[in-house]
Amino acid sequence: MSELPKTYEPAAVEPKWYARWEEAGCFRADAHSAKPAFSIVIPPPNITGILTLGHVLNNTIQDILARRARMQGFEVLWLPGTDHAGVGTQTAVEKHLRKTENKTRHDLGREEFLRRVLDWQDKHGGIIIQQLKRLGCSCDWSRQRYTFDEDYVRAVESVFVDLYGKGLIYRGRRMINWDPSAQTALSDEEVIAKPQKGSLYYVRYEIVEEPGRFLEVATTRPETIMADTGVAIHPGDQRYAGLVGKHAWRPLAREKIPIVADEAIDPKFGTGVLKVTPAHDKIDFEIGQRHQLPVIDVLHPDGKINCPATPELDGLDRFEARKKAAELLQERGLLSKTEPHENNVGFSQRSEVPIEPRLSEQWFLRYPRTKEALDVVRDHLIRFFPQHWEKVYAQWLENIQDWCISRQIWWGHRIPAWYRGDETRVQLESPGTDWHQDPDTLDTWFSSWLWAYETMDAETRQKFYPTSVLVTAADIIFFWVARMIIAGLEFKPGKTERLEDNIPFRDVFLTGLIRDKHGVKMSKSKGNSPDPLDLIAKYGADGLRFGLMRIAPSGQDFSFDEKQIEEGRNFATKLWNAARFRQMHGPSEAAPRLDDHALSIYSLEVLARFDELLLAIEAAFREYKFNEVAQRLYDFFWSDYCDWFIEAAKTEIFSADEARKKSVLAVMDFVLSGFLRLLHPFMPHITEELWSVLGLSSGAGGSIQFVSPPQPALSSMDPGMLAEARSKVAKIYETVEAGRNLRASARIPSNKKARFILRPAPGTDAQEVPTIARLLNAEELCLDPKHQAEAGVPLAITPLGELYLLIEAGDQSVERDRLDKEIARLEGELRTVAAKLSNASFVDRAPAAVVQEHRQRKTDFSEQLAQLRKARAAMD
RNA sequence: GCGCGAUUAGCUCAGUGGUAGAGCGCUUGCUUCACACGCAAGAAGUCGCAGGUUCGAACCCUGCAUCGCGCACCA
Repeated sequence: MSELPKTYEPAAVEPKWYARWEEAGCFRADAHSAKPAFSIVIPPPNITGILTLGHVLNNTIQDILARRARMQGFEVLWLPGTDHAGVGTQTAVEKHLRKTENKTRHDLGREEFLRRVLDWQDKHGGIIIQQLKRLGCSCDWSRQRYTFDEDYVRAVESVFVDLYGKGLIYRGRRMINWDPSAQTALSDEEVIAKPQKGSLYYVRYEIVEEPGRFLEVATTRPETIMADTGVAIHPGDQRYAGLVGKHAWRPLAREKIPIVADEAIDPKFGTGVLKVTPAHDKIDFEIGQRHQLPVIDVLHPDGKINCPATPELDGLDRFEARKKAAELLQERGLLSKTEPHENNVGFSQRSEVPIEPRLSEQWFLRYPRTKEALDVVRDHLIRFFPQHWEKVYAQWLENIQDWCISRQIWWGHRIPAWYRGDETRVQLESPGTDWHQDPDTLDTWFSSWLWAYETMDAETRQKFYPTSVLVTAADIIFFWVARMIIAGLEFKPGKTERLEDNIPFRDVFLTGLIRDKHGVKMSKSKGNSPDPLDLIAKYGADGLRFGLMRIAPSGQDFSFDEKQIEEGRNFATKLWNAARFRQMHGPSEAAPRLDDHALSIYSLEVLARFDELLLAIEAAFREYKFNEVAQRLYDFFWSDYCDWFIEAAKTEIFSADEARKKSVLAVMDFVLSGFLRLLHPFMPHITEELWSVLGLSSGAGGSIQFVSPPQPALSSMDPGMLAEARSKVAKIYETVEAGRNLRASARIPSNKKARFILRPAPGTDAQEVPTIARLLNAEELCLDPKHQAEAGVPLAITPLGELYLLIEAGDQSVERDRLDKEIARLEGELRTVAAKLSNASFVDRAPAAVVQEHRQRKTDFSEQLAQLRKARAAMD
């Protein structure tokens, strides 16, 4: 056993252990194991991404669950992998191309561009995997998968063919969300509504049949007037009675357009007149359909105006065109007014530009199994943590729309559809040389939704599917969680046909988002996210993990503060030093034996608290309350174990009584051994290091990773005896705190020993005096039943009796003030409790135990008060 | 408009019916033989507001306010 260095050095220790674990194959899952299965699939990070704090949160939680399950004797599969991230990766490469070569993907052509994406992937791919390893993630890397693995690609395509065959996938010309920046269609989920301050333009449309009479239309988009193919009013709107069937002059690209009546018009908005622009608005499109209005598209795919008939606007960007159109109308006297107006505009989640509703030929999926997907969550075959997400999930499923799955980007899974003239075939292989494949690719999520099972071969699936739990951020509940559930129910990868064998996971733990100090959501683009690797360098992976776990409330958003990570590091140091202290007093026992009858009351106390800890964290784990588990571990170790138990135990550790010393060291080892095991899932490296250095492993050189969790120590102890011991300890600790308070009030410096006299209450055990004296840092603690204190000697009324602090007689005003304050406090307490007891309703209706407790407190307060008043009176 | 969260000490968060908690920060004292990334003591809170239920409410109910999120609407 080597002696521990004075401070813990994570930078050296952590990589050492990770390498050993990997070498020893500790993380490998065996599909043939007889142990019960526990499995998690990682939410695959982007192949070219880098680690964010969000990943740290997410993956630390998964690692905790995986490591805990290993210790509990499960065969654990934590299946890692990466996602090709279609739009994200393509955008990154395009940006790079523009910067370095000033070229677009179209300049290169599809084939060359994809080659460049692969170059990019080779250069940046896998960085995040290394970073996850540095964090300590115990994934089975031998099973690492990628959404672009050959057989995964095949599976995605096969699913497309299958769903097409079932009539669930279809191709159609419909209104979709168009991203003019990425120049692709998007799903509804990829569009984020943001309120925008803009203007409402009141434009005058002259009535063809009644020259000189105008209809006023309120619009936010004057740049699309050229695409108007009608003007609509509500059928019941008296202001415009008689106009239906007549025509209006379109004020730009002047043309006659019909005036129609439609129920969809809100007479209260603007002037109650709507310009119908079927090509550029979903509602307008529907109105146009109802009235057989033509569709005129005046936008290029990149968002520039396509309208040679209005040369002033043609070729302008849509936002410039908006201003220009307003000017043109103004010049022609057709703009009566402009009002400020705030409305919601849909933005592309990825490129952060306003999307354009656009009529386009795309592939769609009619979601199958939506009712079953609702049922499995409502009936808790799948449980959400926190539970309230069930409602959000249900709301989405109940209003579900068909999913636009085709994308006009190049980096992604090709759509297995083939065309020849008017013919279409959907199949994996090309039907022949004269057929050409659909140029589009699939939405990235159309591959991710198979992740829970398509990452597993048949054997693995047999053992590990459905997975035990999914850990992910709540913002992809629709994108990914819901769709995976639907995929599981539709494709039935399970052992049997039963629902519970086919759902992709049993529990879903949804983490909150990490915000910065100012409450702003962290993101790479905002630059408010610290680099986790920097944090690991400063505080160690264990410090980062523990610090984050301790502050991240279950499923709630929370603010990040580096201070909290520092605390994680400090905790590691505390643990290190406690172990170091233990090591100074001889080698530890791998299997420490506790002799119930020889245990000191302090030992019983710490063991009892340890047993309570076991129960508390067990309960917290069941609810995925990682912050509570972490906090309990922290409090137990720092306060119960170090501050109280070790300090009290020093009496015996430094005593000449070998038997008692041995007993207390065994308790130290017992608790330390159990505690390291409890902590291991949170702080895997330092616990493994200490486990090894202290020699706590019973097997030769065994890792802590597969050791069973600790069991309660005192389960066979007589409860009465235990309660008595604990009551003694409680009194002693309370007395110690009172004595320390006396010291501080009397301004005795911490490095000065103090002298105390205790006039003991009946039953006070003289045997405990040395320990009490030690905890008080007292030179002397005298037990004197007949002690008569001089007036003005600092006094505390404790459960063990009257405690006097002996100091040189000096200025008594400090003590007088202290006594006055204490007396006032007690009087207040006494009044409160007395008032409560004089309330007949309380005495009659409150539980007897509560009333009894109040009576006891009243008695205690009265007695203490009497003694303090006496001491105070003696000073006058 | 509908729904979901949150609101407790300067900050970050615990606390689900019976004496308001932790860490950080602050004040005071300390390099005491594990640890100054530490030890000890202390100050600091009308528990968002208003009603209600209850002997008793931070906690349960109702309403409101503020912040955040989702859905719908948005000419």
